[in-house]
Parts: sequence; structure tokens; C-alpha cells
Amino acid sequence: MELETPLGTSPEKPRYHHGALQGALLAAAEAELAETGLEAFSLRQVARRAGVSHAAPAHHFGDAGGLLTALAAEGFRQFIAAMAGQQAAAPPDPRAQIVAAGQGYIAFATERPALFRLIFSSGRPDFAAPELAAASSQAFQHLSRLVGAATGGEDPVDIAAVWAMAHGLADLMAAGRLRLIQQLAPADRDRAFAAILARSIPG
Amino acid sequence: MELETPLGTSPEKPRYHHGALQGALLAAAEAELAETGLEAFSLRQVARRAGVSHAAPAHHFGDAGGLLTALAAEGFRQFIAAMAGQQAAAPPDPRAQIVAAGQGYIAFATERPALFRLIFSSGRPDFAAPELAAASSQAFQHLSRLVGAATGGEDPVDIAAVWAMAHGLADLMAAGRLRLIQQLAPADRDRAFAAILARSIPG
DNA sequence: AACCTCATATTGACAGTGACAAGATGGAGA
DNA sequence: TCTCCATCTTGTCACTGTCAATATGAGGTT
Repeated sequence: MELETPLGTSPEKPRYHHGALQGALLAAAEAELAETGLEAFSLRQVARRAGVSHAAPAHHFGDAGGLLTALAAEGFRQFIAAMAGQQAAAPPDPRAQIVAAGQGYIAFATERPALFRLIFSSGRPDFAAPELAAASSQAFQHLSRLVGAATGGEDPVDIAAVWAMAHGLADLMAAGRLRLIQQLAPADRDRAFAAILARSIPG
Repeated sequence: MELETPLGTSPEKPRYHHGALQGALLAAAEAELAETGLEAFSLRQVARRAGVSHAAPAHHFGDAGGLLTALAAEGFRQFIAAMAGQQAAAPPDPRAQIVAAGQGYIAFATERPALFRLIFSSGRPDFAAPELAAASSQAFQHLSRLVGAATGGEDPVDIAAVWAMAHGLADLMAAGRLRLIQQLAPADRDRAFAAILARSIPG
């Protein structure tokens, strides 16, 4: 008599009250986004994937925008984690940290282009929603601090330069436009990214 | 008896055979894109705006993707023109030309964010279509030559660095994320962009 | 234990969308 | 003048997001 499922995603017999629909819908939405892309995203398809009726998501997220808002917030947190993960494996030197964060930025965009577009190039999430605004703001502050550590002060021009360089590489990679770099071997590619990112750092 | 309208957009009484629907639909599509954004883009709304039935566009563009493909090609041509326009007003010095092109890049993204997203962050146009592939390729070659003139050779890393910096600034501006820079006075903003773009140029 | 409440979920409906098929129109060449 | 056929319209279909009405059942109260 398994009274409860271990709280993770688990294959279960369908019951009327799902129990963890909110999380399941977010997971389904992310999977759906990764498979079909942001532009073909369908709320009903997400509900179908989660094994639930087409109107169920409304009770947890209001409308499609609400679901995408929640997903974007989660996306931002994972985005920050991707940068932090690369930084952890890099020397503590401020410049090396910036380069590592930039490589995490690019890796996130390359590996999860649809999520990347959702958080950076979509008008569908509501960026004024508290949860998303907070997550987005944290990402910015993360970067901002990084630049501050390298330059001493937080000059807007320095921040914008570092951000734009990382973002430009990431966005072009997500769009598959940077063939010049894509055709390089992985190790060479990383070196190229590092060299390019380094150009954006003053001094 | 005005036998023909002067080929431009002209206010006319509705007739069964429009005469210049292809161009009118492209213009309507661009206006629609600018007003409602890419994500709310509707083929039927474009047809409505052009004063024509909902199925009329199909005869000229096949499907919605076809119309967006044609619009993207036109967008790329205007994008190149935006860079060239800024370059014409700048000194012939290769580095100054790169900065000017970058400022044109950014201006295009800022002034026409939906079109910018269509050509750089959308999967809806068919980038394998000859017309669009050619226009896109021309944009890349334009930039590539510019970098070549400044560095002597066309090193992929140099090209990617210049491109990514301009693209990053442009994309962040199109998304309205670069508040640090947006809140500057226009003249200061241009100076900041120039300074940042210059960092991407080697030497 | 029986009950009741209300968040959670379902079913059904509506307007809007992209795509396709079938029919109407009229310009251009024979 | 007549005919052809590219151009445009009307009608339909499956699908979408949203809303309203209804059903379910988990958890607290008695």
C-alpha cells in the first residue's frame, strides 16, 4: 500500500486530484519548450503532456502567460546556476571569473536555446511579476558584482560591455548563427570564447 | 480614367484583383509586426489590414512562414542599409567604420525591435529559402569585410568578437534590458556604445 | 465516524487562428 | 470577342486560449 509517491516525478495512475500539478506542469512546459520551441508552444499540449485536462493549468498559473512567467523565473535561476557552476571550476582571479561566467552564459544558451529565448527575447512572460522580476534582477546583480570585483567600481559602461559580449555570443549561438565558431572543435571553441570574452574586460 | 496607380501604396477603391497585393501584404505585415509584435503576429490580421480576404496571402506567400520569410529578407536588406547609412557619415578609418556599423546595428534593433527579432531570434522564417539566405549572407559578408579591412586578415575570432559585441548590445536594447545605458542622454549613449564597440576590435 | 467545504480538476462552449478546397472574378492574350 | 488561368473569395476544419459551469475528493470540523 504505497501511501504516497516519493514527491518526485513518478508514473502513477491518474487521479482526480493530481497532488503536484504545479511542478508537473512546469516540467512539462519546459520539456515542451525544448522540443517544439517557444513559437509553437501550446498550453493545451502542455496539459496533455502532464496527463491533465486542457483547463487544469489555469488554476495554477492563470493563463499561458502566467505559466511562461513561472517558467522564466525558474529559467533565470538555472541560468545563474550555469554561470556559478562554471565559475566554481575556474581560478578566483576576477578576470577569470568573468570569463567563466560568460562561458556558463553561452553554455546555457547553447544547451537550452528555447529557455534562453524565453527569458531574453520573449514578450510573453510578465517581467513585472514579483517572482520573475526578482530572479531577473538577481541575474543582473550577479554579473554586476563580477564586473565590480574586476574593475573596482561598477561603471555602467564596463558592465554593459561584459554583458553585451557574453550575451551576443550566447544569443548568436542559440540561434545557430555563429558557424565560424560552431565548426571549431569543442576545445578550440572554448578557447575562442575565452579570448573573445576577455576583450570585453577593461584594463 | 486613371488606368494605373503609380505603383506605390495608394488609397483605392477595393477591386477584386488588387494589382499589387504582394507588396501591400509585406507592408501590412511589417506594420502589424511593429504594432503587435512577433508573438501576436496573425496572418488573418495582416490580410484584414491590407483590406483583403483571409486566404489571399496564401496565393503570394504560401503560408504564414512564407510571408515572414519574405519579410525577413526585406528586413535584412534594411538592416544592411542601416549599417551602411551610419558608415557613410563616419570617417573612412576602418575602426571608425566598424564602430559606425555597430551603431547602425544597434539603431536598427532599437527602432524596429520586432523586425530585428524576426531576423535574429525567430524560427518562423525559412532561412534556407534562397532570397532570405542571400540577404542574410550579405549581411554577414558586410560585417566580415569590415573586420577584414581593420585587421588585414579575416580571423574568425575577430569577426565573432565584433559581431557578438554589436549583436549583444543590439539585442539587449531591443529587449529593453539595458537600463543602465537607456537612461543616459542620447549623446552619452552614443558615446558609450562607441566606447564599448571599440573594445571588440583587436589591436 | 459522518459531514461539509472549497481548492483542485473536468467538461463544454466561444471566438480567433492557419491551412486547405472549391468556387468567383476579371485581365491578358488568342 | 472568347477563353484561359492567375488572382481573390467563401466556406470549412482542426486547433488554440480563455471563460463558465460542473464534478471530485482531501482535510478540517463536529
